[in-house]
Amino acid sequence: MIVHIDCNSFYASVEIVSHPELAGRPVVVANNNEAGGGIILALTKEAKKLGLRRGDPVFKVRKTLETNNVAMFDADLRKYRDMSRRIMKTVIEQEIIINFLQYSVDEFFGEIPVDDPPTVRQCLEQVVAVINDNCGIPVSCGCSCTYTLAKTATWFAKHYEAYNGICIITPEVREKALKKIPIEGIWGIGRRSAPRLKQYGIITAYDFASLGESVVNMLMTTTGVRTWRELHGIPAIDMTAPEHQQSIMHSRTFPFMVTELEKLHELLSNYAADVAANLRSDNCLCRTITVFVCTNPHRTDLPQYSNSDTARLAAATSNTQEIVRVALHLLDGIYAKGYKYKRMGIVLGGIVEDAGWQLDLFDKVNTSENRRLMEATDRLNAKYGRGTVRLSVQGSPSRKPPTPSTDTDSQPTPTKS
DNA sequence: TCTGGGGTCCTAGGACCC
DNA sequence: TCTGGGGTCCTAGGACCC
Repeated sequence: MIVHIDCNSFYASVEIVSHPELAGRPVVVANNNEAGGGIILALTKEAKKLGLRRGDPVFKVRKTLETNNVAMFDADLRKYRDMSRRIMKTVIEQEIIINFLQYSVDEFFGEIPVDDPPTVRQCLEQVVAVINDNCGIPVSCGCSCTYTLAKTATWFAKHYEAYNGICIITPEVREKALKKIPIEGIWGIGRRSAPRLKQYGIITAYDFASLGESVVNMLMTTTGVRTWRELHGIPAIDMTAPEHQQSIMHSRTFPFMVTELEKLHELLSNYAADVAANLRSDNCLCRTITVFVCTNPHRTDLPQYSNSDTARLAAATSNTQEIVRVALHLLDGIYAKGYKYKRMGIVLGGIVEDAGWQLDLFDKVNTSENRRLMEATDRLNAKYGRGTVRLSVQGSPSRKPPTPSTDTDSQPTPTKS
C-alpha cells in the first residue's frame, strides 16, 4: 500500500511551533512582506474562516488581516526546509513506513507492508502521532494502492473531519470515493484541463475514470492516461527520485519597477551569484543558462514586454564569474529600452554532477585556480555571511535591491547617481 | 501604491541525418 | 517536367505540481 503524508497549513504550522502562544489564532504566512506585501502562501483554518485564501495579494486583504488581528509572518523557507528534514528523519527512524521519500517541502510518499485496513490504520495513527510529538506539525494521511489514489485519500482526510486525518481507499470503496471528488480535486488534472473536461460533462473523478482509455488519450496527453490508470488502481507513476535536480532557478518580482539596464545588471549578477553558489553546494555543474525579464502583467495601462534567451556553454561550469558574465550578456540581448521591468530571473539547466563530468581539453573556465577561488569564496561566505565576498558588479553589500535610481510604479523619478 | 518562487514532464515542430 | 521516406535530436512553450 502507498502512503501519502501532507502537512496541514505547513508554513503556518511551523510558525506556530516557534510561537506556541498563537495556537488557535488566525495565522498567515506571506512572502515579500518587507517590500510592501506579496501573496498569502499558507494560512491556518482559523484564518480560512475569515474568508482568506491562499494566493490572496496581501494588499487586497489588509483590512481583514488588521481588523481580525491576524498574525502574519514573512516566509522563512530555510526554516520550513529544516522542519521538513526533521519530519523525514522522524518517520524513517520509526520504521513503520518504508521507502519513505520527500515529494515536496510539505508532502511525502512511502509504502506500508501490510494491507488489511484496520492494521494499516493503526500503523498510520502511530506515524501521525510521532510526527505530532517530535515535530509539532499536524498532518493528513492517505493510503491506497497507487500514488494518485493515496493523494485522493488525503484529500478526503483533509475535507472530512470524521476521518480524523487518516483515510484509506480500499478497492471496495474506490468507486464511491471517486464519485464524491470533483475532477479538479484529482492530482494531475489542473486548471486548464478541468474546465475542458467539464464541457464534456466530466464533473467528478468517477466520470473521468469511467471514460475509455483511448478517449482519455484523445482528450489529454500521456500524463492524463497515467492519472486515469492510477485511478483504476493500476500503478503508472514512477516516484524514484532523480540523483540531482535538473534545473536551478532564482527569480524575483521587484517591489518597484526598473527601467535602466545598469540596475538590472546589478540585480541579475546577484541572482546569478546566488544560483552559482547553490549549484556548487550541490556539487553540480550547469551546461545552459537562461535569463528572462518581464514587465508587470497586472498593469494593463503600461506597455508589456517579456523575453528570454538561453546560452549553451562550451564547458559545464559552476564558476560565478562565468555564470554572471554569460547571464549579463544574455540580458543585454533581451533588454528593450523604454519598458518598466517588474520581474527577472535566471535558470541554470543541463545540470550534471561535478565529479562525473568529463573535463574539456579547451576549457579555460574551470581551471584549478578558478576552482580554488570559488572554494575560498564559498568558505568565506559561509563563515561571514552570503555576499561578503562578491563581484564588484553585484553592488552594495546589503543585498537589498537599491532604490535611489529606480522608478516606483506610479512616478518615474529622475535618475540620481 | 501593493499580485511568489520554485520545480517537473510532455509535445509539436524544426533541423538535421541517411 | 518530375523532388521520398525513414529516422533522431533539440528546443520552446504549455500544463502540471508544491
